[in-house]
Amino acid sequence: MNEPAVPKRADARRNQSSLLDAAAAAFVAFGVDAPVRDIAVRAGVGVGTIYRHFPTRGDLVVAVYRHQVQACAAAGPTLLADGPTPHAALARWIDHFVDFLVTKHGLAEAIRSDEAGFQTLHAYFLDRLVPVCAALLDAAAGAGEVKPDLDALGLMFAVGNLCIGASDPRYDARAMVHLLIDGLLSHSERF
Amino acid sequence: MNEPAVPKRADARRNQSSLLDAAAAAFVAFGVDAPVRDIAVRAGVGVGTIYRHFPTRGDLVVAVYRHQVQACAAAGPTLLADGPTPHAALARWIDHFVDFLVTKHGLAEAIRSDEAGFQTLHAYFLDRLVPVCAALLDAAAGAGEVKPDLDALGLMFAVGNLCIGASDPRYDARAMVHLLIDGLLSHSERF
DNA sequence: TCACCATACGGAACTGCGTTCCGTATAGCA
DNA sequence: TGCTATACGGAACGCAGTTCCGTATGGTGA
Repeated sequence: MNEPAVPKRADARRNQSSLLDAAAAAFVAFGVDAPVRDIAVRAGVGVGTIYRHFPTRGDLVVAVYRHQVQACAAAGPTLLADGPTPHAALARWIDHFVDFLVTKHGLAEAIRSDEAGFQTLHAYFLDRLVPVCAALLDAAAGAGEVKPDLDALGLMFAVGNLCIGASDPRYDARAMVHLLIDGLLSHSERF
Repeated sequence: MNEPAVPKRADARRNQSSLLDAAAAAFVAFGVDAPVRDIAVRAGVGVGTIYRHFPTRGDLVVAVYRHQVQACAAAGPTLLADGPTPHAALARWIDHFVDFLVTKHGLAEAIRSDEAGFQTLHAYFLDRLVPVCAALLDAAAGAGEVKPDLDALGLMFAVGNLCIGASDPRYDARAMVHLLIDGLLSHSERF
């Protein structure tokens, strides 16, 4: 965002970069719960260095996935403009989000965790994605496609929750999210 | 289930009972993640005694909630017999299940946790409740009310997931479960 | 009533993790 | 080249789950 008044030392910048790479690799291998020491070893730094650059686990996870979250947020308006209907756009956008979550082992769990270390992560996802979801939901409600008074925050929570445990072969998170999205349709409320 | 050939010693029986009471109280106060030492102190026993009676956390949680899970399982056939339609019975039964989960702080999280200590708990819930859910789902599908080929196991996973984080006032787990149940209705698939 | 021992107990000790702290190293600059 | 703000490494700490073993005792047969 904003350049620091005093630029960081070269070794600090190098280490931050190594840490992001190492963390990304560790997250793929062990999920976002990868032990801090493992990440430090992969990056060739001490654990203290991780905490200096990323005060909480959440900060590290946010840094690793920042680009993908931003891309997901950006996809919302695009889909709304291109989609045949707002509800279809919403469904596709949710699909994007679900794909993102289920391919990052443990991320869905981490987002919903109330452990102190993950609060930054939780807040970041909400800040970036809830407004996008709200816009899609508003458009769909305006078109009369979905029930009125649906809450974007709650829907994001719900979708995130449904992605928990997606690595279990007995559980099809995408299918369950589709059922939920079907449940948003306004005609369902007749029953 | 089956009486042990050699009956347990009186102090062992007393301690087991104290532990169940203490665990129940601790679960109410701190959720099912209540520290083992806290439970031991409440029960006036050493931690070793907990592990002798309940080899894993899951065993302890199952023991505490066994009656309520059985009651929930028993409610399925009753609701099906009494309900106006199978789908209505299913919805009510799911409501029972959701009420159970959201009033037990941390239980929904624990069920889905893949930590070793909770596998017994996970398996117990599945063994008891999936068949009940499957019966309700079959009845509803047979009546043409819901989409065919819905998976009871997946649905139970999904409902359990949706109950995670229910203590957050911004999140209405019951409402989200209702949306999901609406999404089961067969007419939704026209869209 | 007593002595024996299988059963059960208590809690110290061990493990593994996140997190903090501080003595040491060094990049950048004068 | 020397100085110092900045950054580093990893030992140490706190906490929770789990294991282990020396000690205590309930139940039983003499």
